Order: sequence, then structure tokens, then C-alpha cells
Amino acid sequence: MALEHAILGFLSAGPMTGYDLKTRCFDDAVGHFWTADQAQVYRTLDKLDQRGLTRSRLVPQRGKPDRKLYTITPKGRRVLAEWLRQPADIAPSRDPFLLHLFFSSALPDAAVLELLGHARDGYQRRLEHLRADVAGDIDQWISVTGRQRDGEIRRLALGAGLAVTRGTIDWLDDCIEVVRGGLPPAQDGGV
Amino acid sequence: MALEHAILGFLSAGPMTGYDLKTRCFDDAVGHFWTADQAQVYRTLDKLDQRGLTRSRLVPQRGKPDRKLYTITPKGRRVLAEWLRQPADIAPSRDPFLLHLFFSSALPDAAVLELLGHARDGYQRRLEHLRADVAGDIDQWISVTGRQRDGEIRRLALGAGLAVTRGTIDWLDDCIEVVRGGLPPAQDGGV
DNA sequence: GTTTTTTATAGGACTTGTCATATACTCGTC
DNA sequence: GACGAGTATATGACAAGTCCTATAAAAAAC
Repeated sequence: MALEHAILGFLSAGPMTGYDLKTRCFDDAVGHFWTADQAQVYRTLDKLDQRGLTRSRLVPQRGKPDRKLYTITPKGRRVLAEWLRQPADIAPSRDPFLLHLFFSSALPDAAVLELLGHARDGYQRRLEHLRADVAGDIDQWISVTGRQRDGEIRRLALGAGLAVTRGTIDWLDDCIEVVRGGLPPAQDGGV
Repeated sequence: MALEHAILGFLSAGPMTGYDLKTRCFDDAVGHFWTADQAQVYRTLDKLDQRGLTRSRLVPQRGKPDRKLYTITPKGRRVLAEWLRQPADIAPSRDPFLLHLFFSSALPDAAVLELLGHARDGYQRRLEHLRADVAGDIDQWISVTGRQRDGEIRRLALGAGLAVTRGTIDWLDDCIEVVRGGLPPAQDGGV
């Protein structure tokens, strides 16, 4: 499972709590290409502990709830290294928007255009968000690990988001042009 | 749920069996942007039937197992139309490969290059597969619905795959160049 | 001065998706 | 003639992921 390994990866930079992982790691550092549900993070940590890949200890705080600090164990590092060594699987893409577009064949051209425009807006926003993140002078992940190399790799990974989002916007523009030019009419009543 | 609506969408072109949906629709027509597990297709059909969005009847065959033909009901068409009308959500991207790359910061440059090269190969194969599919003289989806307009929309949707895959390959090439140029060294032992 | 946000963990219920396996008959291949 | 591939449906067991809720106290916002 990817989430397990991602958590081990984050913990390899230093001990953390579920809260740290969810907010500073998943939301801030890799949110552009991997999201994690809070409940899932805690449950996965629990499993990792049970399997001896991490060890946890309670750190009392005044005023705030106790922190449960997770530390990666040697066994955990071995599992992480094993995962890193084997070639990564490139996932088949599953895109609900494309599925929606596919069936929009049943809608009139104007509705298809609206759909495309709406998606364009969404991707444009994502692009700006990504750009702000890449340009951001505080590199969130370096600030966690304090390692230059990590920042560089993170920059590369963010580049994928930029490339894909830019590509998608270009494609949407092409689509809009094609539909403006007129699609073959529906031969029956649509849906 | 997307799968439910996709099935209704396919059935709106005519009655089909679970087998037809799995093979001719999901695998052949939209496999590039939406995959469906066989078990899930059958179970979803069962639920659609129970909710009155489809109706099924057994069609005996000689030599082969009985076919269970599903037909979309007026209620099913209303649900489909409702789904098509509302704007599609653009999904947050989750990419296991990027996650893997992100943590490869702990590996030496040579291993990162290998990883990138391996991914490049995979995406190159995907690109060729997509190109063959777009260029293919028999348009699988037109062959199912017999409607020109459907074929055009499918072509547009496949274009997204092309754009994204091309963008990804370009990005990978950039990455390979950057890593060849040398990343900042790891300050500690890595994993 | 009340409400909202932030910090912090965790369980219940649920949906979605995957993997393996079972049944059963036909047709083509080695 | 055995063996695998194609046609066809279906279940059991899981894994993965989402949503909602609960608890608890400080700090910040209104």
C-alpha cells in the first residue's frame, strides 16, 4: 500500500505525530499528488505500530491533548528501502471528468462547451496554485527535513503537476475550438 | 458514484449484458480514462436493478451461458440526465509514481535516473497505445452506438490522454536532464 | 462574551475497488 | 484427446478510502 510507505518515508526524516503527518506532510508537502484522509492516517499508524515498523510514545502537553510521537524502527527502514528499490508502477489514469465528457455526447453543443469551460477554469486555478507553491520562498518540505536534496526532488515532482495541468489546459482549448466548429449532430434524442 | 452513471450512460445506447459492458465498453471504449473491475460491474448492475434504474431479462443461448440483458428504464434515464447536467468535478490527482519519486531523494542519483527512465518507458508505451487507438480505423465506440457524434467526443477524450502523456514524457525528460546535471548530495545516509 | 479555529486522537459506518475462485459449455490448437 | 481461450455470471474476502462524529482545552476572532 502506498500510504503505508509514504508514512514510513515521512518518518524517515524524523519522529512525527499523526497530526504532523496529515497537516505538514500530506496536506502541505505532497498534497498536489497524494492526499490522505485524517482517519486513514491514524489507522495506518496504528497498523504500522502493530507490525513493528514504527514505535510510538506519548508526549504530554499542557493545555493541548497529548501528542503521540511515532518513530520509524530499523525494520520500518528496511521495508521503506525495499519499496524504494523496486520500480514504481505507473498507475492507469482514472478521470471522472473525462468519463463525464464522454457521455456528454448526449448533450447539445452549448452544454458541452459549458462543461469544457468549467473544467478549464478549474485547471487554471490548479495551475496558479501549483505555480505559487513552486515559487514559494519557503519550501515546505525542506522546512520539515532541512535537506536541500529533498527540496530539489519535491520541485521535480511538482513539475509533473505543472506539465500535466498545462497539457490539460491546452487540450481543453483545443476541445473548445473543435466544439465551437460544430460536432456532428446527435441522430436521436440524446439521453 | 461514477461507475453507476457510466453504466447508465452505456446502457442509454442500447441494452447490454455485464459481459458487454466490461469488455466492449470499459475495456475497449473508455479503458484509457476509466477502468472497471468485472466483479464491480456485476454488483453495480445488481444494485441498479434493485433501484429500478435498469431492468434485466435472461436471454437463453445454446452452448453458451445465458445472457442477462440490462435495459435502462425511464427513471434510469432521468438519473443519467441529472448527472450529465451538473458540472463535473475535476479530481485531485493521486499518483503513486510521484510519491515514489518524492521519497527517492534518499536514493543515489543513479537510482533516481533508473526510476525516471523506467517511468519514461512506461509512458512511451502508453503513448503508442493511445496513438494506435486514436488512429484505429474501427472506432470501437461508434461500432457500439453507431453514432458519429459519440465517436467525435471519444476522440476528444482520448486527446486528453495524449496531451497528458506527452506532457508527462516531456517533464520526465527535463527531470532526467536535471538529475544528470547532479542533485544536491544527501547530507546523511539516506533511508 | 460567545463562537470559531487550532491542536490532537480515534472509532463507526460506509462506499469503492481488487483478487481469487467457482461454474459450465464451446471451439480451436497442439 | 487434453488444454487453453473465449463466453457468461456470480460470490467471498479484503483492502483502501471517505464521511461523520466524539472528546477536550486553549487561543484567536467576532
